[in-house]
Amino acid sequence: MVSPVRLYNTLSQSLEPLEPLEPGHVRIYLCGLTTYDHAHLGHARTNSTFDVLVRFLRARGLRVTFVRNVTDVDDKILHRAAELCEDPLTFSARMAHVNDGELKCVGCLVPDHEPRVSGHLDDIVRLIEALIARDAAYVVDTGDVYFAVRGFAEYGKLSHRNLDDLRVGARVEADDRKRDPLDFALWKASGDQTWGWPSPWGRGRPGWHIECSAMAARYLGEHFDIHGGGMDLIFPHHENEIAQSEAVWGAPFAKLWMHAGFLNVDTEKMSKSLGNFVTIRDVLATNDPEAIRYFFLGAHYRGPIDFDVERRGERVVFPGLDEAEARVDYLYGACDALTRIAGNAEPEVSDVIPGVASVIRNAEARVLSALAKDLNTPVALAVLGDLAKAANELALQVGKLKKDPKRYEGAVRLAAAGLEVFRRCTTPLGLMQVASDVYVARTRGRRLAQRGLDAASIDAKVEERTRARTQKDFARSDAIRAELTGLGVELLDFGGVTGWKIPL
RNA sequence: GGUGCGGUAGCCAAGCGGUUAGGCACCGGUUUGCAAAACCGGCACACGUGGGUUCAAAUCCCAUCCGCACCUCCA
Repeated sequence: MVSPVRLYNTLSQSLEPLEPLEPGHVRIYLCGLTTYDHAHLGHARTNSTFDVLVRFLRARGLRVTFVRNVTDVDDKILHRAAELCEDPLTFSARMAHVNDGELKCVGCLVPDHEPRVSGHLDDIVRLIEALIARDAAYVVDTGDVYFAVRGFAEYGKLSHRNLDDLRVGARVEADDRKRDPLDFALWKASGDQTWGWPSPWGRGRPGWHIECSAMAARYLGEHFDIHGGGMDLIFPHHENEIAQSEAVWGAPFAKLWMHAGFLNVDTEKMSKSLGNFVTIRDVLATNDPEAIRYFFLGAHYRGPIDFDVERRGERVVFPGLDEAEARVDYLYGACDALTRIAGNAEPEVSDVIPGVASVIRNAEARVLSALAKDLNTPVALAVLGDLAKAANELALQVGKLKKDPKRYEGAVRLAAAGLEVFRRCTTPLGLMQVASDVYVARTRGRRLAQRGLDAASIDAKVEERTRARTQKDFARSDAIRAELTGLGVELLDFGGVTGWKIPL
């Protein structure tokens, strides 16, 4: 029997069993990016977290509707577009496309819906009208519309603060148009000259928070299962979403609120304002996208992750990513070993090598049960490590079984079964989604380029060494290896064949 | 001032009341012409500090120190 899925709910500050409102169908809304710049690793972490959630739930056999919005209307976009002398919507559409590619690159599935603010002005305006009609919001003479925070008794229930606490340390600017300093804009008047849309209150743009309520309701309904984002969205963004949504629809908005922890650099949060952010794109010059994902999954999603940046002379290296990438190398290597053994054999968990068979038999259940415990990805990765070790063990033993055809056949089928289990274990994690030769080719290409090496000249050296070895000229052979080692190339002698790789 | 998150062996990181996950590094071994890779074994009987509860605490309670974040836009 499978264990229930338990997830941490920011609202209740405790683990809760996932009980979809519609049995068998989980509806998830994730706050996506504001499209004015490249996605940084913090975005990658949050998105990877929710990607694992979606993949995992699907692997459990649940139907998932996953919505991730695109904030394509925002002041930052307006300013950036102005700098670039580009139309703001054209600019944000372009950046949305870039960001999509960046997230896809780190293994995130394309959401079922990616609604944009610019395509949902009607929904937004209608929602604001409904809020005004209920006296939950008010229009000021400049044409702005504010949500009246005091009218929503439960304001603060997500971030666990109350209005008075907020006021004491609040750095909110005095604004006499607002009834309460914490009231937030639903609609911002933009004047005739600047970017905006017509509305009953004049030309303007929606405030940041209202879009999510409108778009979540459009694609998931006014009440749905899981709403997520980074921890920095708890207040005020998600708090405000709850206020405006529940004020108008009168029922709980999202049932479960999940928040991913920060990615820190030198223990400080990676953020645009601190200027310490590293984009996904930056990292791709030195590391494989799978390394990024593996790196994130190595820690629980709610805790902080420290991202190290080290300068070695001219080069910038990311030690955490290097370590992760070495592990990904190891996993692909183990898979590759299985592939070579398995051929087209029918998968079967044969007990020819009991220790190996037992790891293969239990791996998937172990991964799924780890993920069921509030997405315990570190434990899931440990299972992957066990699986890889078992695969290598199998590769080591299989040769010895050759003289016993029946047992050899069993080992071959076990390898095929191992491959299948590998796939079942890595799919919910979004890891190892390409064939190992694809991975090896792309990492090798990148590492060669990084070191200014080319494969042909390495192959030539290797051939020369092989000739020396056949003539038992070990002094020459070792000299060549030392030379290559100095360049960062590692030689691997398998019987008479010599391969090479460039380790991290 | 308020509200959260975190402090686990050299490093990263699970565990959150009772059989010490895992990884990196390091040290032996198998293997190899020598290496590498792979495998086997050793690795640390660690849990910020001080009290308390309990037969039993890294895990619960109280106090306290340190780091970070949020309360303005931020994933």
